[in-house]
Amino acid sequence: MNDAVDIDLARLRRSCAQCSLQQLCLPAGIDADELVRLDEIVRRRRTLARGERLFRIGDPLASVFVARDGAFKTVSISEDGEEQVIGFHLAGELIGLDALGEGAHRCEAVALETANVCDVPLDELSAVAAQLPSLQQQLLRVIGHSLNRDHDHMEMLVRRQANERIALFLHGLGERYRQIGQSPSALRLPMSREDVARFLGLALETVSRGFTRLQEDGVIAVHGRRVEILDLDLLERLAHGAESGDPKRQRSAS
Amino acid sequence: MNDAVDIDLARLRRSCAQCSLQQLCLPAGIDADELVRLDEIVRRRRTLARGERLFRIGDPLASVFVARDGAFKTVSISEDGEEQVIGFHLAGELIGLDALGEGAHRCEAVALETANVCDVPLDELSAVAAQLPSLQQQLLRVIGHSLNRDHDHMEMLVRRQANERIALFLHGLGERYRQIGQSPSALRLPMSREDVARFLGLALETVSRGFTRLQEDGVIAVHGRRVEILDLDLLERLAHGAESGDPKRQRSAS
DNA sequence: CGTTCCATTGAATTGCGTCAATATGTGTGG
DNA sequence: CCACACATATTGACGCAATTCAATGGAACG
Repeated sequence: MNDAVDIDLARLRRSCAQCSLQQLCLPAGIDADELVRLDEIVRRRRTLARGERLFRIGDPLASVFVARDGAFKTVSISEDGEEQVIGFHLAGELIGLDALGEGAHRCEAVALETANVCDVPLDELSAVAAQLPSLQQQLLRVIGHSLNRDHDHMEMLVRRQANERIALFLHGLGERYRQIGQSPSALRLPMSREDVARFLGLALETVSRGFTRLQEDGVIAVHGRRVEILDLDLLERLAHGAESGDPKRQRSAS
Repeated sequence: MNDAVDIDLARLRRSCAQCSLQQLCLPAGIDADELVRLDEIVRRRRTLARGERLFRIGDPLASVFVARDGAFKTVSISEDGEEQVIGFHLAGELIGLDALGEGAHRCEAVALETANVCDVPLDELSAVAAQLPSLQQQLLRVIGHSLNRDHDHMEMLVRRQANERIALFLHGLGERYRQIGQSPSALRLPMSREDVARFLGLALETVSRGFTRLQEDGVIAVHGRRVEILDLDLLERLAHGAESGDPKRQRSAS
């Protein structure tokens, strides 16, 4: 008898208005009735299992995606068949912008764990954005954040020592978890050491050794993919080039 | 007496409709009367001398810029004061997107030689784009190209040998020059070896040695900042991981 | 309880960074 | 036009950080 009610409830629960990511995702800064219009085009939502692909290299650009939960990696394949990890995508982050330039994807997006995504048809999004300046602005802002993450990534890769990159990686990941309301210090890494290595431009053994070293210095505690940040201050200093030769750092903030 | 005519001519010559970059820049795919509207907001054009900055870190985002000629680098400054070269920008390429995320620039844009730029106020651009779907689409495409260049850059930095990166860099630069109608093989590098090094994540001595090596192998001819690509095929193969131990490569395309 | 995948640890090699000297080029003023 | 100084580029020698190869350890799965 209350089928209709059930459907409405289910529908509502999955709407942008109810989404925990509202303030991070496209709806940010949009008022209630505008939200309805955005919500109408964000109908399709998909669940992906670990290892499933959201899109593949060469797929034409149809939609951009927003991770609701779970995590993705985007990888490009070099001519010798090696995977390069271009980026990791957590909840609230846009996926699929790599096809904006040519209209076809240059990367594949792989779910690192069970994940939900919103599928946002790009042409409809553009149409609505054209009528809602605040949405257009927010779209550019979200694209900008994606650009910023790429730049952070490049800065990691350019002339930083292995241990610095690893510290920077863990610290940045913690920050991103904080933003989506999860613990910034008790991390469960959704990606393998190999993924981390291919992201940081290191050999996987080097990543492993880096984790061990950080643990020995009391900065983090590692249990497989569970990483706890014990000394955020020190982690930050290591990320910014301080050499760790001694568990007790003398140069405190004066 | 013909002052008015002179001004109109000068004005016209600098308009988007007359610009040699038309098909690469924002106007691509826009029809004539739409072009007029775009042209109206792209009034300010600036000339910068070598070393001048288009914007600095922290500057609020007001405009995006398009290089008309000349070249720029965008650099970020790490906490220890070192410059990181985030990207190089040739004619037709958008500069200033780094501020989209936070509304303030994270990089500085430095002219590598005397350069002209179009200054496009972003709020006016958004307003016009909202009314011209083709312009909005083109804006996204140009942003996408910028993203693609960043990804190419990252792929250079991740687990590639020094010589590979250098070959890839030269090859990519040639391609970009080709796109703007210049010779793809007779290059005059607008940037110093140090800039190249900070872009590729190498020591400047390593870059120098790489150039020398490529010259010894007959791939390029180097005269200071003049670089001529002699064997494009081989350069490409070196860029994709082929080891150069011998000037004569035996493994040809079967 | 075994099999498979993933992570850690060790030992040997090497590519690249660092330091240092020299060479080449570029712009300035005499 | 040359001489000078200064910036930029090349080349050499050496050491070390990170890769590679290889083996072991541990967790997750059926």
